[in-house]
Amino acid sequence: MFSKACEYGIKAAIFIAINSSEHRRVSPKEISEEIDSPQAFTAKILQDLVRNDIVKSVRGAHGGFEIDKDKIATTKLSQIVFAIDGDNIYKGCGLGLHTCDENHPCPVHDKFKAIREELRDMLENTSLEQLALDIKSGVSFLKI
Amino acid sequence: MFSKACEYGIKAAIFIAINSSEHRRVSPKEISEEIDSPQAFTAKILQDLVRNDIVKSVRGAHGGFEIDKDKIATTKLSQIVFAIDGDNIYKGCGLGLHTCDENHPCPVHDKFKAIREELRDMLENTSLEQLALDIKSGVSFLKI
DNA sequence: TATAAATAGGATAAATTTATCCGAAATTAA
DNA sequence: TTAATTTCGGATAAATTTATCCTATTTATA
Ligand code: FES
Ligand code: FES
Repeated sequence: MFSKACEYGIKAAIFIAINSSEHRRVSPKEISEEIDSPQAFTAKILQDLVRNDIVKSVRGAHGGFEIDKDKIATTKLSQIVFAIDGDNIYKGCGLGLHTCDENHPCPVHDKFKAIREELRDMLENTSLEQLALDIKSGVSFLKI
Repeated sequence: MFSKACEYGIKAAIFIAINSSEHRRVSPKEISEEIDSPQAFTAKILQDLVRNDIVKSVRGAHGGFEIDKDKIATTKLSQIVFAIDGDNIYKGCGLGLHTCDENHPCPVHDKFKAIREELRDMLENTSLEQLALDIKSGVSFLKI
């Protein structure tokens, strides 16, 4: 469904959000350990998220990654997925036709579109904050 | 969402179904032209479908691929997807945890699971026959 | 200002997916 | 039995995704 890069990106963002809410910056090393992902690859993905203004990085001693309090509340999963995987998952044809078009639909268009839109709704209505809260309270987990 | 192999496999199966319903066997060449896919790669995928007893192949002169009439009606999209992409799309964790487990859920488990199950329902309740009919009547298309 | 700590970024490698090529095996028909 | 046609299967290549490594750059602080 999502690429590995996207899975790591989502989990990393959640982990950063948790720590930022407690005023702690975190490093790629700590992040990759806590979300069980390859460190250098995760660092690349973090740079993507920085360029897309989803997380903030602070270079130099005592630096690390963080997310502003208000951004934790307003950032939606959809923004992370879009930054890393693009919009094919929201817009693309399920059977790979060049464009998904009502007027030239593939055989699964109607049924596929319905599911695709639910996925989009879900991603657009799920904030980092919600997800971070569940981790904090021990209801959900970032690895294993 | 689906792999290229799976997209080709689904479209190929639909095209074979259409032709079998008119008692015509088709070759990988004809199939790949009609669904706009690479021929040799499509041939490999057809072999997968043959091994999974989804399509039937007839070797030698006047051979080709076909699907029995009753199978056109009973074969569901889910069987094709499973044969080619496996069951990760139905069972796997959206964030890549080793197993999707109610008792050890990832942050998106509840929301993701709901969509995943709708996708599964859709695939399990969509037959080749339905899809082939829409192509025949010009309502949907296999390429471009 | 020097040093240490940290992210940024380029180059490269490994793994997987996608795609091509060619000969072997099977089947039909002349 | 031979020739023509067609799927089968192995080897290989190209493209993409995933992953690693090393150095440059930035920043805090002693
Ligand atoms: S045309 Fe294929 S999903 Fe819309
Ligand atoms: S644990 Fe992640 S989807 Fe179920």
